[in-house]
Parts: sequence; structure tokens; C-alpha cells
Amino acid sequence: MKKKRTSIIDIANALDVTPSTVSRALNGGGKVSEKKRLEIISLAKKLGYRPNPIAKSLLDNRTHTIGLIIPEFTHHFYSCLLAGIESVTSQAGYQLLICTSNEKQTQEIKSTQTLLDARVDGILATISKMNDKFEHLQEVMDSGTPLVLVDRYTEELDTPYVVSDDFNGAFSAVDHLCQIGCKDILHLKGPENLSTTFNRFMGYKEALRKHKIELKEELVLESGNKDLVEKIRFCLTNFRVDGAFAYSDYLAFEIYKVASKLDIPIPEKLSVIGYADEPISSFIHPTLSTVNQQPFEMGALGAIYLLNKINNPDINMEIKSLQTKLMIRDSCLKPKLLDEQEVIKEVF
Amino acid sequence: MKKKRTSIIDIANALDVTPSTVSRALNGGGKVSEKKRLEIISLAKKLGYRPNPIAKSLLDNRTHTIGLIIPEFTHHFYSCLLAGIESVTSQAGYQLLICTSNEKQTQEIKSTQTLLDARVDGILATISKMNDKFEHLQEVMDSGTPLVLVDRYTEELDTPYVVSDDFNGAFSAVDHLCQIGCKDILHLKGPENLSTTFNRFMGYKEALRKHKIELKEELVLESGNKDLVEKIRFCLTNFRVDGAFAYSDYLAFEIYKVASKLDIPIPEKLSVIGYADEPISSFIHPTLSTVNQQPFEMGALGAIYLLNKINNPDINMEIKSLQTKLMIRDSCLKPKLLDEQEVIKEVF
DNA sequence: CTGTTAGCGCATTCAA
DNA sequence: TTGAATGCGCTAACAG
Repeated sequence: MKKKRTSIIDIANALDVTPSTVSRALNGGGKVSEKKRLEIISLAKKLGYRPNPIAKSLLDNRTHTIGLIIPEFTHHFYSCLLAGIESVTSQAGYQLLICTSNEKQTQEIKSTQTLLDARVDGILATISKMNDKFEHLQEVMDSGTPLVLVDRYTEELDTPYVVSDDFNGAFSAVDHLCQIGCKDILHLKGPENLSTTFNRFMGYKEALRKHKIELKEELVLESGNKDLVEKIRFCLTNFRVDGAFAYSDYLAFEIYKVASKLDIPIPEKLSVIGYADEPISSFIHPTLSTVNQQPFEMGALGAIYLLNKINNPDINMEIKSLQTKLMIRDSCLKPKLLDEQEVIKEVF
Repeated sequence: MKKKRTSIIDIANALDVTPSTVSRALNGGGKVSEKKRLEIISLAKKLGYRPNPIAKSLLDNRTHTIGLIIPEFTHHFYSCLLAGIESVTSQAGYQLLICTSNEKQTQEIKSTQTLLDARVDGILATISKMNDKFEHLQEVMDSGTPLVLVDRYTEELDTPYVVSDDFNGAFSAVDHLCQIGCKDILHLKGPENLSTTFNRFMGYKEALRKHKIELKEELVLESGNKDLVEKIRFCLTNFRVDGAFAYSDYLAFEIYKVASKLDIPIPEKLSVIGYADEPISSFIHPTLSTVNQQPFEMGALGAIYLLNKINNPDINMEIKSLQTKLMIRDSCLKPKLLDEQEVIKEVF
């Protein structure tokens, strides 16, 4: 059974003053005689008094709690996101209430309800993949609860967001492949209909254009279908592919597998870059070059935006496309003419 | 600005009844004329009424919130643990308030304070590595807030816990190595002073004993010191090591590296088993056999214990040493005489 | 069946 | 400087 905690009333009774006086003494605000103030404070400490935030919340309609909706816990990306968020909110004295959507809209809707019911001061959300309607989030905004989107966003919601700069992330990767001399660069696209898939593909194209390399459609593969491995094998066998850029690290690993079977050495004959900087990338052989999206920073910045909006509702819409970091590892040929220093710096 | 939510008083005024009546109608408990009941319910729905849990909490001193303290977010193990916990608590209608300790005692102490202040109904904690004092957790228990320990525990705290069965986990791994014919089995120990290190070592020894294999001290390596790689190399070179069991998957990878340099093929000449079933294990080549600790189940069970204790404070002390799952992958020789079915079953 | 009263813990009026 | 009163939203005990 939970023990009753000492309240300001207990202190008031013990000292023969009113709760008001105790409240004033403890909050420093009002005028209390120094003597009483000290008495009260010392007794409070002795009794282990801790203000009841529930009562406070009821009074001023703020909970100092922010709600978080993420698709899932078990991807490294979200763990980092979470860590970034937590680092900011805990610092600011806010609690974190966490819900998952499992990438399902129904659960996401439930989660927003839960958080709204809990009277959180604001909500940080990564909208789930399969979202077509955003009424539940619009409802959050209409209720006056600040909302900030992280990692994924939609133009249908007029609210701050922090995402990753997929275009430039992809661009920097393919640009690097070009710089080390790749001419025929395979691209494995991501899931259809995702803005990230589109933007990374755009980055790929733009880098080719910069280096005056013609885009060859046969070198761009959709990763959705089952015969992906077969298609990769076909490409590696029939075209003189010397570079590859994949939508994700996992897709890059598929390339590894095929290349291994075909006895194509990486990076000697084929330089590969993935995306997301999964921890696995540094363990696989050869270590995989990839694009780091800075999930921790993304979470932290999202949390900062949210706190800003909570504390100043009229604040200008803040949006940010976070810079990515190109992580060059052993899966790429070392640059020939390029200033090595530059690359090395990027790694750290 | 957060909009004022409709309260039971708003409904009462609109319908010219008292808040009590509305409360009764909405909660179904009391006696309300059917007519009024329907009126009230319909208006409540129309106004989007949602009860304010803050007020309820103030009243009955329960928040329907449980606090969680974990060392960190970014290890896959904790992500799974978290997912397991969340699956149970959300199901049961509880919110999750999350704090991290970063493996530091000072932060862990702060976290307990935060959670106690927030009046959570119970706390689920993975105590941080560097804990020597447990007063803060004892204080939690003294306050009457149910506490359940997960993954790590201490005998100093008389409270329920869920951990992993390290002894049998290690035993099953080494037992398997013996069954596939290994005679000289290297063991890489974990960090000193950790019960897990001790228990896994015990499991290793017991398995050897079962198979009447003499324990050779030179085949047991402390992993703390820097020249671990050198020591592994020495072992692999000078003794005819044909099996290896490591405290963690990461340590197993160290064995991979050395074996690769020495041109010792895995699993043909050396079978390796790690511990923890990191996702990386399935991606590395060859895929690494390992021991799965079922972190999701661990979290889920911990949450169940906690909810039990919250709802029935007098419940018997519940403790559980969770069974591990041996994951046999390509890093082990296929069994010769052993009934293959059995092994395959273990994998799934 | 329904209204009145009281109180959960606290801060903020307004009086004194 | 201090006390009394009020209310945040809700439920429960008691009256009617």
C-alpha cells in the first residue's frame, strides 16, 4: 500500500500556521517572516516533503509531461532518436510518456487519444508508414497541444518538424562514389511511396548529373519485389558495375552477398555505400560505408522545438532538414586524386 | 494555448443537473434515471468529453503510470526489453514514464526521485552496473511503491525480479559444442564482478564436467585487458582449440577476426558461440551461433509482476530466471550423430 | 433517483 | 506578514 506522503497541510498543522503560509515559504514567492520561513523549510526537509505535481497540474493545467509516439522501439534508429529526445526533456525537467504505433494507423490514433487524455503538454510524433489520414494529429493541434513531427512529415500538417536531408545525404554518397572513379553505379531504391525513397533517388540522379554520368535505367532497381537478388546478380554480371548505392544498409548487405557469390571483391571491383549507419555496418566485412542521419540530434532538436512551442505557442513555425554525415569505411576504394584529409575528417 | 477541455461540470450545467449526477451516469455505478443517463451520455459524446485523469489521480492516489529506469536506450537488448514492457503496460491501460541512468548511480538516484515525485504506481528498474548502495531503491520500497527488478538484481533488495538464466544459457551453449565433438573449448569471460560473468563461466565448467572434459585454465581468458586479441591468437595458435564460447557476441567477433587472420576456417576447424543474440549475429559471416536471452519476454514478465504487485501488494514475492534459447547458426559444425530434429527445433 | 457536501494537494486571490 | 476562501475536476458519502 502506498504510504501517504507528507503534504503542506501536515507541515502547516505541525507548525500551527496555514497551508498558504507553508506554500509561500516553500515557493519563495510571497512574504513570509524569515523565522517562519526557515522553520517551515527545515521541517519540510525533515519530513521529506515533496510537492505533489498532480495537484499542481490540476491547478494550472500543465503536466510537465510530453508525449512521444514512435513506430517501434527495436530499430537502432529509434533508440537513438529516443535517447536524443530524452536527453533534452529530462534536462528541461519534463517527463516522457511513450507510446508506440507499430506502424499502424489505428494504434497511432489510439496513442494520440491516450496522450491527449493524459493532458501532456506537447506531443512528439514520428508518423507511421501507413498513414493516409491525419485527422487525429490535426485534432491534437486543434486542441491546442503543441505537436512536432520527427523523421517523417507530411505537408498536410501545418506544424514544426525535423527530418533528415535525404537528398543531400544520397547526393554526398553518390558524389563520393563518382569521385573515387565509379562510372556505373547501381542504385537500390527503397519502398514505394515514401518521400525518403524519392529524395534519395533524386540525390543519386543529381550526383550523376554533376559528374556528367548518364543515368542508366537498368542500374536502378526497385527493392520491393522478391527477385531482387536475381536482379542484382544480373546487373553485376552483365554490366560493368563498379559502384553501388543502396537505400538502406540492409539492402547494401544484399549486394555484399551477391558480390561474394560472384567473386567480385569489395571494394577492389565494387564500391558500396548504404544508408542509415546501422551498428552492423561497422562489423560486417568489409565495413560498410554509409550515410549517418544523426538520429540522436534529430530527436534532441525535435524536443527543443517542442519545448519552444510549449513555452511560446506563438513561435514561428520551426522546421529543419538535418545534415547527414557520410561515413566512409572499407567498402569504398580509397580516393586517388582527392585530398585524403577531407575524407578522413568526414569520418570523424 | 491549450484549450479548456469540457468537464463534467459543463455537461451538468448544460443539462441542468449536478456534476454528481453526470459522474454517476458516466461511470455507470450509481442509480440514474435511464432518460437522464442517455441524455448525459449523448451530450458527453457530442462535446467530446474525456475524463481528466489528473483529477482522478488526486482523488484516489493512483496515476495508472509506471516508471521505468534503464541504463540506456541504444542497446538492442534494452530496446527489446522496453518493447516487452510496453506491450504489457499499454494493454493494461498503464502509461510508461521512462528514465535512464546511463549506468551511473547518481543519475539512477535522481530518476527514482523523479518517478517517486511523479507518484507512479510502481517502478521497473534495471539497476546500473556501478551500483554499490541501494538505499534509493530501498526508499522506493519503503514508500510503498512496488518495485520489480529486471535483467539485473541484487540480494540486498527483497523485491520481485526477472533475470536471465545465465548458468543454463552458458551450459546449453558449451554442451552443444561438446556434442558436436569439440574437445578444447576456449572461453572468453565477461567483465569482472558481474554475476553474469560468474554464472556463464559456471555453466561453461559444468558442461565440460558433464562431458568429462578437463578444464584447462589456459583456455579461459579474461576479456578486460587490452591484449585480448594477442591472447586469443596465442591460444588458437598453440593449443588445438576447436570450439569457443564467448561472454558476448562482440567478444565472439574478436575470435572471428583472429581466426580469419590465422586462416582458421569457421566452423570447419573452429565452432564459435556468442551470447545475447545481437542482430549483428545473423548478418556476420558466417552467421554466429549465440544464446538468446529473450529480452522481450523478460520485459513483459517484469511488467506483469509489477502490475500484480500494484494490484495486490500482499502478493508473494515473484522471481523468475528466464530460460534462454540456443540459436545455432553457421558458426558451428553440424551435429554428426545427434538427432538433427532436436537442434532445428531449438533454433525456432 | 438526485442534490449537497466534502476533500484529494496546492497556489492564488482577497482580507485582515 | 498571515489567514481565509476559492477552485482546478472529480467521486463518494450522506441526505433528501
